Amino acid sequence: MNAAGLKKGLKATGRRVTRTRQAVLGLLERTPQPLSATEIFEQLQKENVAIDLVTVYRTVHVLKELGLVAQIELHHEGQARYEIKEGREHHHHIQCQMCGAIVDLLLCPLKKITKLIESQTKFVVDDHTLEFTGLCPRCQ
Amino acid sequence: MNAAGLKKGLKATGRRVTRTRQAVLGLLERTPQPLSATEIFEQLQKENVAIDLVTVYRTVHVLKELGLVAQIELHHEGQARYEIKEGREHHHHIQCQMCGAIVDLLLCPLKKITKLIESQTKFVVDDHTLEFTGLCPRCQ
DNA sequence: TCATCTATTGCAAGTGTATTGCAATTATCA
DNA sequence: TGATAATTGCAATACACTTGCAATAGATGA
Ligand SMILES: [Mn+2]
Ligand SMILES: [Mn+2]
Ligand SMILES: [Zn+2]
Ligand SMILES: [Zn+2]
Repeated sequence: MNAAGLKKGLKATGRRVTRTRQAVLGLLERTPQPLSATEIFEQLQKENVAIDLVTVYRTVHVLKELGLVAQIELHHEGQARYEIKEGREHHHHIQCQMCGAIVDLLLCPLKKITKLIESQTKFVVDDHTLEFTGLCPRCQ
Repeated sequence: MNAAGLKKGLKATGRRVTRTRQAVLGLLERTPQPLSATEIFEQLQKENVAIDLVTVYRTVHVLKELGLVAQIELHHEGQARYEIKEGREHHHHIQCQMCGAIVDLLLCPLKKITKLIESQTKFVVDDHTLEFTGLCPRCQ
């Protein structure tokens, strides 16, 4: 686990290194797909880590602030998901409408387009979301 | 108002042409930016059109099914928005993080990329979301 | 035009995700 | 180890959206 990064980030912001923060970060690190708060809660329960769902929400919030975790909002899911940023490039996702499978897309085609949008709209672009839905090979 | 399209679509699916459906469609047609269910509700109240918020939700659902209205999910807004499809190309949006202003982007750069994603992932892509956030000229 | 049928509506209640208040707990450090 | 303050769990709350059901109102045809 990236315990060093966690500890450093927490210390730097006057926060404490706790079992639950380590447990949530550890779970996200060993899970390849992005997890919702409820899924984090349920998985940790299975692993006999005592944690409240409220604490999961507060923990992912902190991990996001420290830049260790990214929050993902998939099309029509009605819940946020979280995944580790450490060692992974900025990327997007495709989700199967049938089975819900989520696959990473290892490209982001938007860098050039962002410049174009800035010149067209006079906005300063800060962020973007780009998510696809479709049918995975098994569900076609 | 596209009363003809509405009537035709409703008849074709065994539904009825009602005051509220006409009122919601009419409001969306004369509003340039996408509206949330609550905004539709509040605006119609102002115009002395009696309608319940529940009915707004049910109505936008029907208008979506008829293909007359598009549902938009902006980054971190926590609510859906609706806009007329009639006479408008498929497009995306940019929203100002400060004042909430929403501006249409009159391009969709994803047609070629979709092919690439399909060949990379073996998914059949059905849909995508692409939304930007930033600061509008007034809020910079 | 009117009666009948049934889709639609309004109201109340319910869902699901996420947030907040507060007292109890626990990490940190002298 | 004890003092301090951050963190946690629990209960309550917020908010978008949905559902059940009886009342209302379009559509149809006599
Ligand atoms: Mn990912
Ligand atoms: Mn638009
Ligand atoms: Zn990107
Ligand atoms: Zn597009």
